[in-house]
Amino acid sequence: MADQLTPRSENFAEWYNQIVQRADLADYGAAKGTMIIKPYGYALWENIQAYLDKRFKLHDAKNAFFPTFIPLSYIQKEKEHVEGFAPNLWLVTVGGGEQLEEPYAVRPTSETTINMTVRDWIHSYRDLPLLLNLWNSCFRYELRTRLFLRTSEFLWQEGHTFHATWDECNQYALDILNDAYLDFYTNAAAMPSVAGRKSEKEKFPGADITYTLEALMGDGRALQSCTSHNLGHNFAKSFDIRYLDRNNELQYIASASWGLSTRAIGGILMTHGDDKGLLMPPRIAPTQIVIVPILGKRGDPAPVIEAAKRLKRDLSDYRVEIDARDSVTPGFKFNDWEMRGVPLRIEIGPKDIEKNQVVMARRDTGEKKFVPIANLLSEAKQLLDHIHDTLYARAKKFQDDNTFVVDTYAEFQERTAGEGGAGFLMAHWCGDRTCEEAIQRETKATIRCIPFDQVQEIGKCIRCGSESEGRVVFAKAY
RNA sequence: CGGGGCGUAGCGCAGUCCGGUAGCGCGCUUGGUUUGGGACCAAGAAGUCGGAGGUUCGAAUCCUCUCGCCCCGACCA
Repeated sequence: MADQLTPRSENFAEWYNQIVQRADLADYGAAKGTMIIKPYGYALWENIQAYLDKRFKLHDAKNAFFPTFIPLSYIQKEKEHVEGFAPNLWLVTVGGGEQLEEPYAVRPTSETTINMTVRDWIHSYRDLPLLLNLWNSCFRYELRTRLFLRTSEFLWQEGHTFHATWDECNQYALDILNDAYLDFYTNAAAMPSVAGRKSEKEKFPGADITYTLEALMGDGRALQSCTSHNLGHNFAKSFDIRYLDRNNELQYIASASWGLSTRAIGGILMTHGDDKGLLMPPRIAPTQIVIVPILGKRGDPAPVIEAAKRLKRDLSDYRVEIDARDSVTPGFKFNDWEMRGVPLRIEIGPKDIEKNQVVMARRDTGEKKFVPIANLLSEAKQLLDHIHDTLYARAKKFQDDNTFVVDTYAEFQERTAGEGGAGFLMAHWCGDRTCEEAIQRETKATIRCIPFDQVQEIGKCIRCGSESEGRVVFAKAY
């Protein structure tokens, strides 16, 4: 009997650490805070990439690559930006054994180097919009790390787009949030979220507006699942990026940046996993279907393996794996693949071959049924779709059940007391930063976002009692 | 950066108090019996005890220094 996984309810953090390593998603790198993404974890990332890349391209963004090393002086050009990233910056001070004249920052994000470059690419309104996206890694010094959620180097995409007007820029930032990120989380990752904008305190350093999707994890903590920033004219002014408009007048461009990181993987794990292990959302699961051949008593294994291979061929629309290991029993394989979160399992043994059928088992409900081989493909498609829908509905119900309307600070403090997450707390806030900071200090909860679907209602700020026009989403966050 | 914990075989650990030639479980290899929900038997392979210095006839164990990682808090995607 293999070691049992720590139950989620008992110790969520421990459950998470165990599952990431046991399912062979990732491991710790040699340098502190770094992460080795193993093939199974990387396959998930590749599926995420493929889904998003297609959506970015539908919005005409083009992929490019920019250098990892950024002259420190670039980083220092935008005031809020440098202040925001200073604590997390890695610096390269030696090259080839020689002290460098000017240290290089190892990119914490590429706004500065992109802006320094595209100022030479943009001269006319005819050069706009300029829509770039980078798939790369970035580096932020971290003291306290967790695989996928916070590491010193992580993978992500960073989109950088340049527009003629603030409004067009803003619309693009919103389009990416909705048509790429929200679409991905809803239709691929089966993760519900709350869309909105960040408070002044929480927004990206150097942005006019930061848009976000906030998801609720299984322990009641919120996870910022992606961000899309309208940087307005801030970087244009710091980097002097101007173009001649139709009236032959110089105008500052407006820019946006938008990103989603391997943190999304952490979100997927923490949203869908259970005490048996992971539960991969079917559309991006590295392995969507696993076939476990059952080798009968003293029988010849060859016909069963052959039958399994035929099934795999018939299911070529999907990512299918045959587990033909002869060193472990079928029971072990069932538990193993359930731990790895493969959404659909097919069992085939001698008895099934006689009857022209297979057994299909759902990872989400545990339900098993016999399926005639004639219906294999249609049944698999239907089940995978159902699993996706079930995962989404389950997570949505969890989010709804853990969203609380809070009207008094006493209740707010009660709900945020203790170690665990507090769910989403819908509370009135006056809009003042000092109140926001006091609430964080006193309860560890932060404003996750001001939701787009905020209901206009007059109320009193949860902390100071001043007038408020609507509720915002508070939570303890990752 | 503060507090705590841990470095002994691939993984998880015991051994450290009280010094005496390195041990257990899992995994791995080989052979055999098994196989529809975490199989069993037998035989094997595998460790500079995180590193450096010291004490000692003798150090995983005692002393000094050091390095690393994990967990918990403040900051962040």
